[in-house]
Amino acid sequence: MPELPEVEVLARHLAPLLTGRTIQDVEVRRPRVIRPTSERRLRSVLVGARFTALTRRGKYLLFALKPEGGQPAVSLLGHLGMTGRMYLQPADGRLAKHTAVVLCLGRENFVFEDTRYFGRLTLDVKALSALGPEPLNADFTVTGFAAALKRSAQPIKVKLLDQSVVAGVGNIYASEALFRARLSPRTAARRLAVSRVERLWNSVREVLTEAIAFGSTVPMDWGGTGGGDGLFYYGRADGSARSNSTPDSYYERLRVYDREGRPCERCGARIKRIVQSARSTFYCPRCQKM
DNA sequence: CACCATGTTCCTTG
DNA sequence: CCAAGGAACATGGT
Repeated sequence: MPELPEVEVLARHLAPLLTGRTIQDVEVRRPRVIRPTSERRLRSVLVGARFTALTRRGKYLLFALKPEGGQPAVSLLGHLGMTGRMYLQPADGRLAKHTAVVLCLGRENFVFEDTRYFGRLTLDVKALSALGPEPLNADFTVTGFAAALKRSAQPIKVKLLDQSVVAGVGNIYASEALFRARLSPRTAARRLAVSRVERLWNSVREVLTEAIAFGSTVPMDWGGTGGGDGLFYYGRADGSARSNSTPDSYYERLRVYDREGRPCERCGARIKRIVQSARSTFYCPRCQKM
C-alpha cells in the first residue's frame, strides 16, 4: 500500500478522526518500531497529549500533538514500511496479531499494525531532513529535478526511488511514471535530455495525482468487511487487494506494475520484468526504448 | 525448499 | 566527501 498516494489518502482519512482527541495510554508491543525513542519517553510525552493536526511528507505521516499543561508541541513521525496499517478500532476490540503500537483514546484505540515491522512510529523526526521536494508542491521544479538527475549514472528507475531526489515515489509508481513518459527504465539518469526530464516530471505528478483521486473515491474499505466487528480498515479486510491472481480495482488501474507477460494496453507488446538494484521493474519494451 | 513482496538503513567498496 | 551496491531487517504468500 504505502507510497505517497496511499499515505496521502490515509492522512486525509485519519486527520478528522484524530484531531482533538487525547491519548490516555500508550502500549508498545514491538519496541523496534518506535526506535530510537524509548518506550518510557514515548509514554511520558504522549500520555495526556492531544492531536492537533496530521500531515504527510513523502511517505511519512506527521502527527502534531499538544501535550498537557502548556508544554511545547511535539511531532510524532509515522511510516508504514512495506506492510504497515493504521486505523481506529473499538477499545474492547481484539488486537490484530501483528499490532505494534496502540494509542488508547478512550472509547477507541488508534492501532499501528505492521506484519513485517519495517514501519515506524517515533518521536525521532530527523529522517525528514533527508527528503527531497514534494512532487505535488511548487518546490518540485523541472530544473531542480534535471539538476539532481545530472549527478547520477544510475538507471532512471533506480534514481526515482531515491527519496532525496523526489519524496514519495516507490517501486510501483516509478514503473508507472516511466511508462507514462515512455522512457526506458534503464536509461542513465544523467543522459536524459531536458525535454525528457520534463516529460517524466509531468508523468510523476500525473500518476501520483490520479492515484490519490482514485484512492479517495474507490478502493479503501474503511468500514471493514471483516465479519462486522466494527473495525475501520485501511485496505481490504481479507487482504485480497494485493494479489495479482485476484485482481481488484487497485491493480486494474496500473498499466505495467506486476503485469509481466501481459499485453501493453497501448501497443500490445508483452510487458517485461527486469531486476534493478534488487527490485522488480516493469515496462513495455516497445513503448519504452532508450 | 525456493522465490517474491508497496521500504529504509547500515556497511563496505571504489 | 560522495556514489553505488548489497545485505539486513521480519513475516507471509505462492
